[in-house]
Amino acid sequence: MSDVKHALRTAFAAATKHLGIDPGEIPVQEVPAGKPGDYGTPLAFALAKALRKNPAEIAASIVAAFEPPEGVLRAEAVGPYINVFLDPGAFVAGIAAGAPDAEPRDRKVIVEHTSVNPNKEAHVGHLRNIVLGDAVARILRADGYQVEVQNYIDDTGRQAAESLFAAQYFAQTPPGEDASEKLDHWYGRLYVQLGEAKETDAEAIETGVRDTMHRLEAGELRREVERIVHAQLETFWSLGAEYDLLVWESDVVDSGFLARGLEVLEASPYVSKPTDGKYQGALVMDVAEFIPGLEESTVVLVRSDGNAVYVAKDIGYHYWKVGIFEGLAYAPFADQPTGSTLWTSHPAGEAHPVGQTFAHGQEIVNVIDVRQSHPQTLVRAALALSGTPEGQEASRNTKHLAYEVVTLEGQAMSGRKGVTLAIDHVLEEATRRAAAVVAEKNPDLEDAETVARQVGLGAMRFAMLKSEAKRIIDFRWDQALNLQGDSAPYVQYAHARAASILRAAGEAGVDATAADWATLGPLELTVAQQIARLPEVRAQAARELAPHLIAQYALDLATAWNAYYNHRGEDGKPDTPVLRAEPGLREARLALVAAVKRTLADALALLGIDAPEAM
RNA sequence: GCGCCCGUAGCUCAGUCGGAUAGAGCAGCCGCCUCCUAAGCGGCAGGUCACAGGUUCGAAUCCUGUCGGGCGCACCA
Repeated sequence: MSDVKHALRTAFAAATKHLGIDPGEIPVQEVPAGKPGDYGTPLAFALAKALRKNPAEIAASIVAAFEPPEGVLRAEAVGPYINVFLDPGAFVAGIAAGAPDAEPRDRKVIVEHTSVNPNKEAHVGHLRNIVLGDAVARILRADGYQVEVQNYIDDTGRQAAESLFAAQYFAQTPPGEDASEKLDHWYGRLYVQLGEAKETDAEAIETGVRDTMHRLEAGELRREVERIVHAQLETFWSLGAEYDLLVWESDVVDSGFLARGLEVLEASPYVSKPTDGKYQGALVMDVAEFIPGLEESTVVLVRSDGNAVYVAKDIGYHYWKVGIFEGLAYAPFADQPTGSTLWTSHPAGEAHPVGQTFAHGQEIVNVIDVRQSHPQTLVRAALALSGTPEGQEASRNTKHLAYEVVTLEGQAMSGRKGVTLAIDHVLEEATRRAAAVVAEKNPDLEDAETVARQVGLGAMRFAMLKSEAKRIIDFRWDQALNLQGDSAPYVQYAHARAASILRAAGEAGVDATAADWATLGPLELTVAQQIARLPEVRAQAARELAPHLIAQYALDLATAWNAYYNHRGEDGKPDTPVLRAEPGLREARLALVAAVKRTLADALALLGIDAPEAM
């Protein structure tokens, strides 16, 4: 909510007082193009019933009592709507001064994302998870939260075991650091081959995989899994994602989180160990009160053979995340591209390196695909059943950001069958395509390689973020790597244009200090109104965990700016030059351009997309 | 069978928690660089907002039902 909108709410409320009725929350919105005024409210509709008068009459009487706040010229009743006219100069001057950062919240959010099985290269299905999680983390941080990002490593699962056993089965030696094929790709290939070999040698393979799972649980293969994780991290980093902590499933189990979580749950009246019937010998939880409408509300936590199911581990992990118990130890794992240290849970680590706990999240965001909705609900139910006040609170504050799958040219992807598209390949191709366009459009560009990477990666990230998470994305090369239209390059180009003007202004020695704001008009105002929206859009995106709102906003602002840039007067000639404008007007427009550039860059940054100075 | 999600232009999607003539991009057609980057801009054409009821001054948006599509519901992970 911009300051002006806020001031208008107050002013409308005051102007409504004489009617003797509480209008409640007053909506203030941008006036549609073609209607008189700049901001307006449909407030009169809401009052019409109680006052038993027609809305237009009410609007007129509110207008009569309206005292314009600073920067607002006057109000006018447009039928039942009450619209106000802004002073363009004052408004743009306010925008040029910049928007304040969000208030720090002193509230910690743990965002869990990526969590790719450590047995193969990441593909475009994972790409959506990584980019979505990374964008949400950035947005929450910008909205004032303290954010920590965790990446869960399922190192005791079947998939890791299959890949590691495949090397043994095919008597292959994993490549070293300097090999031409990345280690994660290498294992991914063998993983698929093992799947094929199962058709003829199922029993031997099953025995080998089981044996490997035991070795994984015993920690014997940790070093090799770490090498795979390092290889995967190269991909994640190249996308611009970084993490605070890796949490290994084996460490979660070794730290006793599974056992302690079950202990907590056993005290709950909803958890029992039936001595007869279908669930004899198992530990089960009744979730009927938490998930209404289930035919079968009994969930098994520990099988009658004594083995815990997967969700039980996840429950233990979440009890730790929200601070019901402690116990992980940590060690540094890697230095990340921007210089931050990535930590990992580790059996031989220390409890509180640099005073960090990595737990005690007051809000939990789990970026996991929609097919995991059921187990996620079980985790939330288990938090509520913990019998602790933290658990109750945590259950409410744990959010599952459920995103839909990515299909490949209409086909479901399958890591098992090798029907995938590796992120590394897509990024390479995206950069190649961007480089070709750069070479064509701007052959003299310095740092063409860097720009090509920024544009190619930007296009990829934007393609994953511009629609709602619940929308299925069908990955198609020409759409995902689109460099025009509704895309990151469109926004980046708008930014580069603004940068270009500011660069030329700097060379000409023009700066914004001599601005004559009174020379500005409705064209500048329209752009400035778009700029003013970012803080409220950002707040909404944070509230709803919806990066697509930022992407759509960035497109809107770029469109408004491009339209302004290309605007022509009635004579058909450009009428919005900046540097060629009269002194005073020139400086005022320049200040607007600076605000456009800054805001475009800010919006892109929330999506993890770089804004090149030239392209 | 039960639960969740989706159905808006030929295609891919927005649609400001119920408001003003339903907006973009791609595809099609027509224009715009003696002017700060044409990866751009302007225009034309294209929609019974799946369907039927209901609530409301007002519904793409809320409620109910129907149809169509996707996903989930194991002592799997």
